[in-house]
Amino acid sequence: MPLSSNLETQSDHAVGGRELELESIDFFVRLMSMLGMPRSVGEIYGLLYFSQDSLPMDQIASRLGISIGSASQGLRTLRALKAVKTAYVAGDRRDHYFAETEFRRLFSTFIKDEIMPHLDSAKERITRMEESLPAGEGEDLEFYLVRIEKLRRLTKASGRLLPALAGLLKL
Amino acid sequence: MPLSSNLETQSDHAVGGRELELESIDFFVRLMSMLGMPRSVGEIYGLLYFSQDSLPMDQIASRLGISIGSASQGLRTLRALKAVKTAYVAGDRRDHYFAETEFRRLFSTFIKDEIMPHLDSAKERITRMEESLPAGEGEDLEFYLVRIEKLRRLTKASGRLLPALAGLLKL
DNA sequence: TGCAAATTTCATTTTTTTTTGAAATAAATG
DNA sequence: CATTTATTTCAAAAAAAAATGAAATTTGCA
Repeated sequence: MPLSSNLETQSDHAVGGRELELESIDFFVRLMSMLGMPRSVGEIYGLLYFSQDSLPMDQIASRLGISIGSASQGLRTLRALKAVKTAYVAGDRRDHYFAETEFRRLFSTFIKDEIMPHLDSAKERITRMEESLPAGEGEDLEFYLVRIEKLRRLTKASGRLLPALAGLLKL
Repeated sequence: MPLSSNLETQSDHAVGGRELELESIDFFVRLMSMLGMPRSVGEIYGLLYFSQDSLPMDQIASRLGISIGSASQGLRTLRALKAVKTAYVAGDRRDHYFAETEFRRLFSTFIKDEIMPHLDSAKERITRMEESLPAGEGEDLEFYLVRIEKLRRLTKASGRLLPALAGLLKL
């Protein structure tokens, strides 16, 4: 049954309110873009979030009107974030995707993968700052030391707060 | 004394380690870009962060090698974030800028101005979702209601956590 | 194994964002 | 108040990010 067209897709199973779906896509496009994710990633997640059955990539692409290239990349991103999972569907060799809806886990992965690495390199950069302090100049030195210390405190605090944040998310 | 050139600028007062300055710019360009701010905004803040004396716009632009248009826009953004302030300098009609270094205040403004409005509109969108629930379909209804409720919890939790976050930042 | 379906990759195109630079505006000085 | 200096604004250019689509690769099936 390779005749899977848009039309068939739409009548496949409970098309649970196209309007709802559009609102969902809108919602997650904005949320994801706040997290610096491209539009397509938000679209895909938004579509899956209110989908009762899991969907194969080609259906995701055609329902959203995006290319399979975008769909592939978007799904890769979402998989990396653990924001989607795959389900096996009998008699279909395609991967079927569904949304992981536990936001707590989702944000925790995001923080670990997208934020913490930056924090680590920030620490290195601060160390380099201290090394490049203008030698001598005793008078001004204090000023620079204080500012550097502030940066160090900022990165320390962020490193502790951000991971804790996901835990606090009692959803 | 209108002869304010690059050269004069650099020898004006303690050029406290060009290297340090570059590291600082690098640091804040990355940090700001994580917050979705353009490069120029990070550059300006990074320059001011380790500057002992406040700087007029044209000097900021020429030191960074950016246009005065960029400098003007970047400073507007930073002013809106309360990340820079202006100081009067005797006998100079130009505004002189310096960095606000209390990150707690800075993030608090950022959250209030850049995040909370999105959260507000998210709430409206959730309400619209409920209104566009596919009527009837009792069986599936439960599914949609649960997902909508999750979104509501997410926005509620974010609305409480994010403002608290800046407060927790004991720097 | 060989084939066809599914997916990934990536050079190119499109779209979006940022920067520039010059004109318009505003502000201060003589 | 005319002029010079400083700043803002905004259309156009440049740069960056994302999407496309077709070729390459992978995968499962006969």
